Amino acid sequence: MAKGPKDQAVSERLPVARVAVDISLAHLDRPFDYLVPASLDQAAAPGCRVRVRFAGQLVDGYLLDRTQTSEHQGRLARLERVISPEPVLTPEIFALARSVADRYAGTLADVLRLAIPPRHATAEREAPAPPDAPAPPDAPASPDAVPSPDAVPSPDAVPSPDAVPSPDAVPSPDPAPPRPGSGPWARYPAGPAFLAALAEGRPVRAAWSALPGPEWPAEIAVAAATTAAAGRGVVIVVPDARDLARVDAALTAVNLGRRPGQPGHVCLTADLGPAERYRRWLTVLRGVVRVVAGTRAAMFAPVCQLGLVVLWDDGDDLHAEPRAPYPNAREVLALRAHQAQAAALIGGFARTAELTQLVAAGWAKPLVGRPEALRHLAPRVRAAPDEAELARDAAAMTARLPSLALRTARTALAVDAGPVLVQVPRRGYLAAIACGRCRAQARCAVCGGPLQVGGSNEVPGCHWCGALAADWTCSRCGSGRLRALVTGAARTAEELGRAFPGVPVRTSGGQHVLAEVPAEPALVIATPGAEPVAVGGYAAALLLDGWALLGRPSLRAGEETLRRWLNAAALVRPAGSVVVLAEASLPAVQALVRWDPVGFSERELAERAELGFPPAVRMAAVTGSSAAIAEFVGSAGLPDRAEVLGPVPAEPDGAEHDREPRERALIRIPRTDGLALARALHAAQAARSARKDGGGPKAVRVQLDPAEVA
DNA sequence: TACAGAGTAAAA
DNA sequence: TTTACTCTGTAG
Repeated sequence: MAKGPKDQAVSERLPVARVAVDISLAHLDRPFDYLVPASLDQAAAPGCRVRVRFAGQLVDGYLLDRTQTSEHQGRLARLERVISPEPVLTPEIFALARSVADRYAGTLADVLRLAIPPRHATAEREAPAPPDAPAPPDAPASPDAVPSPDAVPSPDAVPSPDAVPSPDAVPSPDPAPPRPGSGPWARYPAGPAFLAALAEGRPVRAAWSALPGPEWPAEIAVAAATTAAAGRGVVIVVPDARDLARVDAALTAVNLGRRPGQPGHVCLTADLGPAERYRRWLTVLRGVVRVVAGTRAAMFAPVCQLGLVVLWDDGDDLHAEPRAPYPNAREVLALRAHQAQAAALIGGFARTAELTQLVAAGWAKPLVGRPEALRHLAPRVRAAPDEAELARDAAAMTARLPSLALRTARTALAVDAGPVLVQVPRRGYLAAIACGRCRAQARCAVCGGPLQVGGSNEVPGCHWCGALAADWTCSRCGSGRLRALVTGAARTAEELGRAFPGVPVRTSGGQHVLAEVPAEPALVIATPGAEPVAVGGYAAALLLDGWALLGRPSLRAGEETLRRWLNAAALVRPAGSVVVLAEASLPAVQALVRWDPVGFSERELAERAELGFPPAVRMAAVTGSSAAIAEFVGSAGLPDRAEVLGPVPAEPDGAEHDREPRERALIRIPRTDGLALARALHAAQAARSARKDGGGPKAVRVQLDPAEVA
């Protein structure tokens, strides 16, 4: 009898392996049992990557658990091989990924693809071992970093960081572990108490309204250092690489009780390349490093004994994952903090309605600056209402840039001798065009989409369907003349430069983003999110994009506009000047003038509650062909309190315009029934995928908490 | 009407 | 890749 893997002996000890296969079909989103061949007994540890035969195919999967017996009635197949004994799926991350999948009506496989980077064999071989192996006597051991094959933790068990008695949790051996004082946190009434809670390992959760200025990375670093000094791990998530560089520098500056030759923290970004990315990720998994800072994907970093999660600027749309099941970093980190009993520090200069919702629900407490500190630090903001209209007009911009704005810039450059930040609309908004006579927005004759100029084309084209509008005439007044509705950044730079001859003009945005500008007088033209930091702060800022932002037909237009304004204004030095070109009576303008993001957000949330909009309610979007939506929604068995809105034609987003017309239905439900809704939608997906009408024209996309809802 | 062999769908 | 089930053509 030849012994192929087929009939080789099965492991005597815990012969059954529960495996999550890496297939993102809803009806296969559950564990499957396999037999462990005796030869793989050692390697087949919970959390490791395996390869199994599934429906004839060899597929990748994760070994969740080892058990004595199986519930499965039929015959069990065997593990084909263990790809690596590295236990990459920890119980904590498994539980988190499962919750995220459930929350977003997605599959575990999809979430794990976001959470666990692809393996890189060389990196795995070379990465440093956990600190307890070569045992420098003073190395803090991390008993939970590498589960021994004997300990078979149930993946369902909620990991409790304190369950593991850590023998050396007492002293950090270094003579002077950084004993951070309150430092910048002294500027917040609740700051010292917040740090004290971190030091004691209590799961405090703060909705943070950062004081304007450049201190926020240092504040994050102090919170991280305090947590690390208490022997717990930290996850810090920021929107982009520039913010990460700032946090990285601040973490380096606080020197997180590191031992010689070992970093106290590690940065995780998407652009590291597979090897480096996996190498750094492994140092986290193995407990070598306990403080992680990174962009979105770092929210899943397998930090040991998590004590604190930090999310900076939670309203930034970069925190929304564009891949299924479209989780948002705020929701994931909140969930994670909750499950791990870790503290949370979420916020920024602005305040999102979602975070205000978390405060209203009692989940988080506000952490705001002292009023006198705010008064001292906030810039003086003035609105230039009657001149807003002028900003629409490129010609007027040249000739008569609003006098208040010009005067402010002139004073800042000449008297204060500092740089002036000019925030202009992003490229996306730049190119909308209007009738040259009556100013009606120019629309496509074919599909009604907005026309735009730009790219290589001199001829305007449709933003939706791409049709060129060479012989356009205005449908309202019949004029054939077009004009730019918005002035682009380059154009603004040129024109402002002319208004201030001799003053250097720097631009930041698109491909060329500046991180920092020197303290000398200069005009710094930037699009929202690309504003450089100025050494010593800007002397003034001109916010020219207000009407373009506020005019968007979006539920979040006001909140998003205020967020971008605050982020720009926070870069201005204390008592510097800000001029915003917008109607002074608008709530967003008021909130900027008074630097009151919390009040604005509370009103915003109240309004949305009244209108039945998120986050006061939970929404799901179902997108697909008309027939597919009808079938899907009809058969989904939605919870009683679910309310279906639409479907209405979905705006074609770029590449999808040549397919069957797609529609979108929204499903609204009270927040308390959110999980039930997700469950029903997931079940409906399962029914569909089991019938195999998955990918084709009958496909529907389910998205919970869609970003744009109106 | 019964049954072999091909074809097809599942999914441990 | 394997298995179990369905379909279909042909013999009885």
